Amino acid sequence: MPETLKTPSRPTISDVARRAGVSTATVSRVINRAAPVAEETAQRVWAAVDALGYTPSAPARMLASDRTGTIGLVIPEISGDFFAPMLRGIENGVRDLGYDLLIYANPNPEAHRGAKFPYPLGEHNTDGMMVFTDSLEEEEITRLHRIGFPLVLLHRMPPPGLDIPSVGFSNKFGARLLIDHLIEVHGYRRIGFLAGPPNNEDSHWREMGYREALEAHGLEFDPAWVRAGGFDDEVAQATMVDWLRDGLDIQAVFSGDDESALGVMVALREAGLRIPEDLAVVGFDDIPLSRHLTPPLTTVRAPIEAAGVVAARQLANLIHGEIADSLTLLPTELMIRRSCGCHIYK
Amino acid sequence: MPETLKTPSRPTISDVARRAGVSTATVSRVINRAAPVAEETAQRVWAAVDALGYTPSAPARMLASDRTGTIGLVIPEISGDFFAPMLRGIENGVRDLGYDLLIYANPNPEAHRGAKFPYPLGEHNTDGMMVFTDSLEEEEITRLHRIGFPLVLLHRMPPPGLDIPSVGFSNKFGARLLIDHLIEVHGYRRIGFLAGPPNNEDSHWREMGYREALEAHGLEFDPAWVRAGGFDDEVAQATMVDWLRDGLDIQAVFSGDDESALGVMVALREAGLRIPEDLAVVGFDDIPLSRHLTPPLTTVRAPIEAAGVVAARQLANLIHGEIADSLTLLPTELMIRRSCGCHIYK
DNA sequence: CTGAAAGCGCTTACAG
DNA sequence: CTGAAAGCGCTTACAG
Repeated sequence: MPETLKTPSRPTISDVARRAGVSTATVSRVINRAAPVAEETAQRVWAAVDALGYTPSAPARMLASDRTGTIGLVIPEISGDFFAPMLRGIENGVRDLGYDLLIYANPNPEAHRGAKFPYPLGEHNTDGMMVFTDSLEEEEITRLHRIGFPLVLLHRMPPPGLDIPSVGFSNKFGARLLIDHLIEVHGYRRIGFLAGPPNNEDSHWREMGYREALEAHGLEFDPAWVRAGGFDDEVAQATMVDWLRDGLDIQAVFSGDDESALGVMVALREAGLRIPEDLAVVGFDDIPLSRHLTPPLTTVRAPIEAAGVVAARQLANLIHGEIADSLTLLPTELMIRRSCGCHIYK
Repeated sequence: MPETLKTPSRPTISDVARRAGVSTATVSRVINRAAPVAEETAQRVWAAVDALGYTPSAPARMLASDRTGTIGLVIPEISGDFFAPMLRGIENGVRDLGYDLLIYANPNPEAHRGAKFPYPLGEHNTDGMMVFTDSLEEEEITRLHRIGFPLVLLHRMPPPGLDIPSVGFSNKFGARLLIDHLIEVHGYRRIGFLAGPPNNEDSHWREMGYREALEAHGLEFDPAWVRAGGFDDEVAQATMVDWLRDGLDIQAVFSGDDESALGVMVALREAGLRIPEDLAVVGFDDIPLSRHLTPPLTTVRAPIEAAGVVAARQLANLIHGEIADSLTLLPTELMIRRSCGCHIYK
């Protein structure tokens, strides 16, 4: 057995060049198909690549070419049923465009204040970044935008005055359709709303759609009908337990997302109330589980995954110096099932 | 307004050095706290860093220091309730150890056969990689291991003969406890099993635990009692529909994971069967939803997130040249609820 | 405690 | 179609 080498250091482009009897420039051209190379020369290069098991060093490439080939994603945390489809869309979108995906889950954006090199993701290691909701401080978003760094926002608007492309879906329109249905088809007049986390823009627009529908039908809006759902099943469940104790005087509740609707349903069931007879329940997002609930949940289908794909595409445009759309709102769709009171079979 | 610069190119370490009146070596030492530097000098350097808005180029650092500071993760696809907690654990673990996370969702490992530079993740852009189940071809795992590249496997064993650290949890033991409970407490003698995807090792060991329990109690094992659940609610639902049509002659079914148990419950409910009176149902994983089902699902709690953290830690050990454990099996825990036939309130 | 200089492994005008 | 050479922005012995 031969002496063990400390670092069996990887072959470099020079090793390949030497073995193929060409210059490193030629090897580079062959590998990157960056310029015409004689067929016979190219073959010798590939043969050398195979023989040595050569893989180009990414850092060296990045340094020499001034592009990382990497897109960054900042998210607040990895949880909930929203997360998997969104990440799937982003990863597919990014990959199809030839980029790698570097992700950073930033549970506490404020903690980065005043740190020396605040973020693990930025202009130093990516060609552009996607920022989900409020996972990155406005200060940092502004700084990056000012230095001309490509940025796309997901499910949030840019800070005032900055033209940064934003991708989401039509929350307000979807909510409007949903509440219109409750009012027009079922005749409910007292409808509650379970809001998502404070500052969540998806929740904000859903609430706007809800209010708009009430107003359009001349129904009074009672602030007491809006409570915290947190886009979370446990938060929503606790809220409904309280609400029931306080005396629940509504006919239907629009739970801000399907996950919180789940908590609502648990709370109602445990209180011995029937859905939709005693209280109709509707949600938003149409997660896979929703059609399997008892009763199946009436909700709004949100193109979560598609939004991720589109965001990746917009970002690639920006990186390539092309124009990107300031605002992309993907359409949402009403999914009528049983929990609103409809008698749909299957 | 001043002339717009094409590329407002970022400040470099030389710019900082010039402004602070020191050498680039000193700037590097200050920034990396790599060597003692006079307090007064350091202050001048930091002041220059702030004034210029300097952030060190990651590629240049990587090239010069021969480390990327990045850990790679290869997964087959982003879906299911298993995914979010696993990724959360990995991201937290990786981040706490000072690394970035590069992820690659590889839906079709075989497609990479014979490609020139097969994988977007590898020794060229990461210091080490975590490989989940069968997301990477054995050939590639073997190649990476042979060149001494740090690797940790998640929820799978290494290819024969290779000593690559593997992290998972005790599927067999958990399943054994679960089935023992069904037999000893409830007296079921005919128990079915809904297997996960072919080649899924978690599923394999769960099945082994199931069989071991039958055998230990002198119960016959009937191959017809094992059907495909796919770790997927729709697959499991379809399977149960078929099984009911064929004539279901079991008293309890162990659905390979909680997601498939969900499909089982839907199928039974739609067939008008009661759980657990007509058929007991148990699962594995204890996803958040499970305790909210009707009836609440008896299952085995799997430390999915913790396994991710541990895997990151093992990989860091390997990268730092320290020893890593060949096999880490985190403990699982029986969660008795109602779907097995127990009368647990709350 | 500090600096001059080599070197990391590529890409890319420039020249031929 | 091909090569010699500069340069990307850092880190790190080496010397003092």
